[in-house]
Amino acid sequence: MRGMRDELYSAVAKLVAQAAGCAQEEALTSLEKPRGQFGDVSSKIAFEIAKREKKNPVQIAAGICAKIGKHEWVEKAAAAGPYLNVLLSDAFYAQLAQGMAQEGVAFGRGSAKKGKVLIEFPSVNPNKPWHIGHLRNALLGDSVARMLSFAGENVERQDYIDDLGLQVAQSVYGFLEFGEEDWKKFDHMLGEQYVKVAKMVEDAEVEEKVRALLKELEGGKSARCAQARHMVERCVLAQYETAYKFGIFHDVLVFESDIMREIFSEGLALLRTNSAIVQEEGGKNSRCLVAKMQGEEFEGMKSPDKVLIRSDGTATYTGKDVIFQLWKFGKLGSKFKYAHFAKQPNGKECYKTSGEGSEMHFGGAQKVINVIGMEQAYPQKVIAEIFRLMGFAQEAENSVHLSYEHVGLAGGKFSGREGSWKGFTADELFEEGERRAAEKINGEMEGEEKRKIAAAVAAGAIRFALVGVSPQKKIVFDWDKALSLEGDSAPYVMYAHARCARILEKAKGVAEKEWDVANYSYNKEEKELLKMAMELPFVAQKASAECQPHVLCDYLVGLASMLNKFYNSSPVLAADVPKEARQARLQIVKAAKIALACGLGAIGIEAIERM
RNA sequence: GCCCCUAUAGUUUAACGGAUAGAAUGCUGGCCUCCGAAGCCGGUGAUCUGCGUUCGAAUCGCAGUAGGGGCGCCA
Repeated sequence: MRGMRDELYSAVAKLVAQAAGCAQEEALTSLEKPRGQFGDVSSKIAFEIAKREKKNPVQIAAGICAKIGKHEWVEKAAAAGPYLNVLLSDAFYAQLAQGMAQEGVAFGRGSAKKGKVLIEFPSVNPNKPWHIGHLRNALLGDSVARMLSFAGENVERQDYIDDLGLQVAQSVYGFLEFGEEDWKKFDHMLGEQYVKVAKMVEDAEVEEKVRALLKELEGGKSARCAQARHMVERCVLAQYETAYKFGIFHDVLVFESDIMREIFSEGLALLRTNSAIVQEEGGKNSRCLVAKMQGEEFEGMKSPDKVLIRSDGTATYTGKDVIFQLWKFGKLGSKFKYAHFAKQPNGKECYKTSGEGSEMHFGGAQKVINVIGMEQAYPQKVIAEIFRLMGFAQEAENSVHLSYEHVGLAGGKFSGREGSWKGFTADELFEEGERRAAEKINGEMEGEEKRKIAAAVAAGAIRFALVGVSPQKKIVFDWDKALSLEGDSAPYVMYAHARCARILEKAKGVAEKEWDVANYSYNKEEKELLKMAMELPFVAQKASAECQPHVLCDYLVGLASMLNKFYNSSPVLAADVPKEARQARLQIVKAAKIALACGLGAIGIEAIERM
């Protein structure tokens, strides 16, 4: 779909190219949406030409301006210093409004792309409830996945479940010891038990038992293995109940135990064929399989070599990760078997790797995005580097570490062991959000409708608070900021959307075909709103290409702000509004509503009709 | 020792090397006999320091300062 923005820009580029005597390509890249009140489209082509011909850009701009040809969309062109500013005509806005009001849910969507993008998140240990920090990862992953889908990519959402780690072994030990305790949710119960066990393992005797249990779990054969797997799956199901409240979904879970059973040995054999991956026979990494990192970036490090297989024959995280990444890119012949895991509220089935089941289409992607904390930058880099050493340069290039900073508490960090997550779980945050939203909801609403709206507002507000800022910024958790219902927030955008919905609802008497008006003279707010709405496809494309949901959030706040300004300055249904203005404005409201709804949908915030 | 991230109004933040650094919040003064005030309009107030590159720097380079993280056979 080619939006009006593209059409406009290429039309203007043509005019500029003809007037300036340059390539249309160059004219197009010189165009931008100016910030302030400098016209509607501006070109900085004069700078380029001035550089090339060593002349004064101001004069060049004036010269180009004088030669700009006529176009029905262009009201006039004006030179402001070295800039060339184009003002758009009412004819353009009329066509824009008409075109946009006819758009549907697909407005701004990219055309279907070939290949597959795999995104993994949030890979939380299956022995505790998600806290706010986990939620940032999950919402970032989900938002990026949605943006990529919106941009036309074929996206596969994976979650990696570490069912063989020391943490999980401790939890299994605790669960077998304490049994099923009385808690509202299974993950919360395990989290509590884990805090207890973490204290108990300070006793050497208990620690010994946990070690033995871990070894047993890795063996994968005993009855306790099945019990452990069952506990882990129940925990993930409980965690996902939380995820669903926030609109976070997955396609497939990959369990570490299945990685070890199904693909590990083939992956290891493949690694061993590479000359940079060596079996050390002396030195501090004696008897380990080591990836020898070389190149400038690794110079000066205390120890650039990365152990993949320990001297006792077990694999390190990085070792497993490289092999898993090989599988993600379809480099291994070994296949997982899959079974049903859960039916999600979005209607989609979520699968899991399993000892029993059937082969499916998962994996084998052209691009892999791993949503992992900043602190793991080095091991992620090592994985990409090993890919390069193996001759998978393209795959190394397409291995994206989508890194983010953690959410902290004013007093310090979250610790599963110490239980500092208590009081800050995703569930508690959501409940508090619902409570605050419900307080503000329009008095006419009751019961189920009210509950649904409060949930949508809470989920939107929290998502916005966690993905609305650059992932590289640390967040110090604050209840009021995370649950803000006004200003820079999802509810602000949702409110603008609900306003549009109400206007259109009340205007049902006016048939849509009457909205088109000839020779209407658009006011400033109407123009600004339409221009901004037109930008959605462009912004969504940019945000998804850069994996930056905050770019889209920022845009949506701007668009909502324009709608509110328009709303305040340009009444639609008031008695004294001339018929023609009412019709034109209804069309604008429809256009704005579509852009708001599509933009919100692209990052996973529900565009509700009332609130 | 080496590497990575961060530094913008009191606070939280945005800004493909481009025009007057944009918002939010706070404080402050206005706007509902209402198309929804979860809103709108006005006032207040910011690029860590120095040097450089450039017609032009919050943005790029170098050198600092401050905070965080990493360079484990840990997880």
